[in-house]
Amino acid sequence: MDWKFVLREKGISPTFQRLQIIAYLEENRVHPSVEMIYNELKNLIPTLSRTTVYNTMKLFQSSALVKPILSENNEIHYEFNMEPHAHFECTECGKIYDVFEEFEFIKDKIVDGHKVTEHQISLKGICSKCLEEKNA
Amino acid sequence: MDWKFVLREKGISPTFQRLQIIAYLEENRVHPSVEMIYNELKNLIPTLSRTTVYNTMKLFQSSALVKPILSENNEIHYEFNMEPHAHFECTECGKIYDVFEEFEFIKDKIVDGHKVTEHQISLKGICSKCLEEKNA
DNA sequence: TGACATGTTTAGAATTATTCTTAAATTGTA
DNA sequence: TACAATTTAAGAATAATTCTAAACATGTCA
Repeated sequence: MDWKFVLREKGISPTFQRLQIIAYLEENRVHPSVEMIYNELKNLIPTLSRTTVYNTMKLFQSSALVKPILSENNEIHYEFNMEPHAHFECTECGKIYDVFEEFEFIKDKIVDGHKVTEHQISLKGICSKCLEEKNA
Repeated sequence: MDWKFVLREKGISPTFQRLQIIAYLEENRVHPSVEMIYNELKNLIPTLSRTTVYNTMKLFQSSALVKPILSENNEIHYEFNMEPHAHFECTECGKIYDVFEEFEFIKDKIVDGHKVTEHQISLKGICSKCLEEKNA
């Protein structure tokens, strides 16, 4: 994937740090927190500062490259966002899965007089793995 | 509403502070942050401490009396939530509205092998007020 | 290319948010 | 009312986030 091009398209200058962060997000769809991103990448970029990660995530968020989501214990994690899709968070193990199944989407609808331009669906429950373990 | 009874039902002892907080949440559906709740109620309960608000919200959250939601600037706000319903956050004025219109709900469905027990839908766009102002 | 202007990163300080701690107060129960 | 258990309060401690200013990098244009 040509992240340089993607960032330029969004008017974001493609610095080394930003490129590493976006590549990390794309390759590891684990919905990391700022701290997780910082810890993973400081091996690769020893001078990396937390501030840069904060700034970058804010920048990416305002360009809709990422979306913040709340984890079970109210921590902010980021997903690398492309398609409109839902999340499934397991109440047993805490893992957050992407769900690509399409639901009744409502983009551009008018709801209670408000014009919808974005939407997000969050699901919670027990994931397939934990279900298996319970039944074992 | 008999909040004493509601709290007792959930196994939460109905202290003065908790009753005031739940009453505040129910009367003012503004999706407040901890800070907002603290500031609103310290007039009523001059000795109120932030810790109590934090503890209470955590307690209410684990009893599903409230749900945390992320505001536009990634702050944690709480909604007094009972019914499954959606949110609409205006990207112009930042207000968060409740939307009670029913969508295709998926409770207890199996999605990608995961068993869904809770769900939440978040909408964003331009609210009716801001739409009016734009057209004016 | 070289020098400038602009934008970005860094590191640590500052601030803000959240949790922890412990003593005092409150609550439920008998 | 008295007792045990729970809850609250206040501030200290910690964690998360933002701010600041200096150094660095990048793109532009002569």
